[in-house]
Amino acid sequence: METPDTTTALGALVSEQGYRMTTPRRHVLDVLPASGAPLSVADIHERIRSRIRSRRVSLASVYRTVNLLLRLGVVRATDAVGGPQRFEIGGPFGGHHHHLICQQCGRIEDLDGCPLGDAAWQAMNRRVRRTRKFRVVDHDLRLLGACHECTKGRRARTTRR
Amino acid sequence: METPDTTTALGALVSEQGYRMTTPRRHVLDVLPASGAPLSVADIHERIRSRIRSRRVSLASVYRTVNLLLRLGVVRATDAVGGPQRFEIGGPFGGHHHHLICQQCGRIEDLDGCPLGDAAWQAMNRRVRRTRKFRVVDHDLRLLGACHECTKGRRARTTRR
DNA sequence: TTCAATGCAAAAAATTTGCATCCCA
DNA sequence: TGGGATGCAAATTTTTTGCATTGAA
Repeated sequence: METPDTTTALGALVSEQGYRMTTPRRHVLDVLPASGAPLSVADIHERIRSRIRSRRVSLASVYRTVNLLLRLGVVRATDAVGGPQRFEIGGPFGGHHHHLICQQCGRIEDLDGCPLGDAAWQAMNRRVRRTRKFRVVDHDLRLLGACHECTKGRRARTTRR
Repeated sequence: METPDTTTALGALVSEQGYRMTTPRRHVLDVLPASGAPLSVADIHERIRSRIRSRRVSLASVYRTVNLLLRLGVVRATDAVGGPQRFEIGGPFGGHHHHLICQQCGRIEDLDGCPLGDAAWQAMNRRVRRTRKFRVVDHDLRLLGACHECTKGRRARTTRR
């Protein structure tokens, strides 16, 4: 959850893998852990621009950085439910969490922790490995429903269409 | 799971909502329930073409049909992990299932049933509703890991990059 | 017969890539 | 200093839309 620490650790990881720590990469690693929800590449780019005066960071570099981080297993793509793909810090650096997705307005929020208990998780893992010849490494739970604003109040859709 | 029945029921639903049952719509409702994994619009279009001699179904119509079915709650988008968006029959018509996603090759397979027990599900639902002012309607679980072919054998990535 | 729905082509949105230049290690 | 990384612009890929025509009710 601590943003500065996470950023530092990720930066170290990128360096250790033999990649250079450049301006665009530093900013992506700065912006991504700070958000409480998955971000699109355009979101990341916008946030970087708003906190920089000096040099210009191109959209292409954000794409390239996100793809690099995907390859390194630092970032993962979460479901794009219309609109552009969204990304978040994943794996050991992400902090285990899941998503609340409002079916009305498309808003995505993080839900810390995991409603799937450890025992259930292990049992399921074993069962799947046995019956499907598939080794489960990680899981990702989406809770679909209606957010507070949409339940009463009526709220405009923020994504797509 | 029964494909013909599902297709018929969905066709009826589309008609009842006041929409016309046309050639492109019939074919999308025919192809989608028959697949054991979510399909991209291009996938659907390709499968339609391969089973038709007579008239031509345009890609645009497949997009329009999928969007209609999304609005009707018949279809839902899942698991765009790079590459185009993928769709499947959802809600009461889909049959409750989740997905196995191979992190090596990108393959997506259906996993019938739900490893999250009913009791756990209800408890989680209550907890989320209380602590987050969010009403959970549905859930979607992705199991990420390594498929059989990738574990041993080494297999090329089928999606993206 | 009527107007929703289609096919086609063009437009828009999202993402990737070629290449000359720049700058981190 | 050398080669990986960048910015820019052009190219691809994915999705949407305008419009004349078609066809389901």
